[in-house]
Amino acid sequence: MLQKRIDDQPTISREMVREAQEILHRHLKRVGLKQTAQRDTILKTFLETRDHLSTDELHRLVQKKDAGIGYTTVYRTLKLLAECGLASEVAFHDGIARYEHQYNRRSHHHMVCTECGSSVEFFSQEVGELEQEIGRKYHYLTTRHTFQIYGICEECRKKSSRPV
Amino acid sequence: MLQKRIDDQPTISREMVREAQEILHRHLKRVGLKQTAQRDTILKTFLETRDHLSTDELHRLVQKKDAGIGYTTVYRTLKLLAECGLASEVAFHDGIARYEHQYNRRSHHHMVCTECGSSVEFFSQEVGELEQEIGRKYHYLTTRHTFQIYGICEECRKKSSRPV
DNA sequence: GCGAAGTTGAATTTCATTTTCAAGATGCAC
DNA sequence: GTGCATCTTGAAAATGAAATTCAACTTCGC
Repeated sequence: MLQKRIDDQPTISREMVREAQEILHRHLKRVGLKQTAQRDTILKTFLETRDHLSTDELHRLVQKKDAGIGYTTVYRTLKLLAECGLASEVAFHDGIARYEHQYNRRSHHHMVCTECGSSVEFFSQEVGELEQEIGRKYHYLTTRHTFQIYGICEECRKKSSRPV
Repeated sequence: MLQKRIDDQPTISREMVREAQEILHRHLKRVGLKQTAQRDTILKTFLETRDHLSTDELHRLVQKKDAGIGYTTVYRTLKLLAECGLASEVAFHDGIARYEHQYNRRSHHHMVCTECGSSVEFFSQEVGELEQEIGRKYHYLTTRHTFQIYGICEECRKKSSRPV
């Protein structure tokens, strides 16, 4: 039988946070920047979610841990995390930049509901293969891709069929 | 032998412009709006390109035909065109909204060079099939998708291998 | 042609993002 | 541990694309 989990921490273990911090610290050193408590707090908070967070949303979460950390620092730290591969920007089409963690995650894609803004993630091996194939064909050195499907989720379809 | 083309008009025939205008006019009538010379000029100018135009770029082109047409009108007309399916928004990741025509075009995708911003279009049947498949799986009514590949084009790779 | 309703475009507002700057940390050299 | 150059921080300001406002103008159904 599996060992019972005794903590309620969401989605990520202490071990993983430590590893991610090491990645960040190595990156900071490499580009001549310094490690700070703020950056660590922001990284930790970021890792503890699985949502697609805007800077503003992450800032709100971070403030629960340390009310002194400003929006600007969260903004800048997200850029840093993106630089060292721990986060990546993901654009739904609503005019707000969002980030998600990339640490230990397979490449995945999103399906977004254009009514309520909710999203589900899905995996598709084929899409990665397509990236390679198309890149070869047009002589691009490909680095990444985005694939989003837009539609209306079951929930919202139910709502609109029995209007208030 | 093919008949020699005697005009220099790019990419689209008078016939197609007329058809597109009819689509727009029908849409305007349906939602209770009016047709104007400005809207027709903007549509025509838009159709005469095959690029991915920002509002600003299209505004510049429109001004060559009628210097009195303002940015705001171009902006609003692009939204109208998107509403009636003649244009669709396409977001490269540079913070600027772009539109491309959708009239008589198969669903297609983009590969964008992150160095110089140039892009190529490609077609892939499989991606459309994936949209259907994933939609069924998660009970979404899918409407559209975006698929972009980012990388570095051959041109830019050459440049960076022999730096100035 | 009349008049209600929509349109136009300059100017303004909005709002997420990005930059600035002065005060405060950090970390390497000693 | 101390000094000091350099980086960081966060409030505030700047930026810039997108969206809205408004008074003058146009369209279109009658």
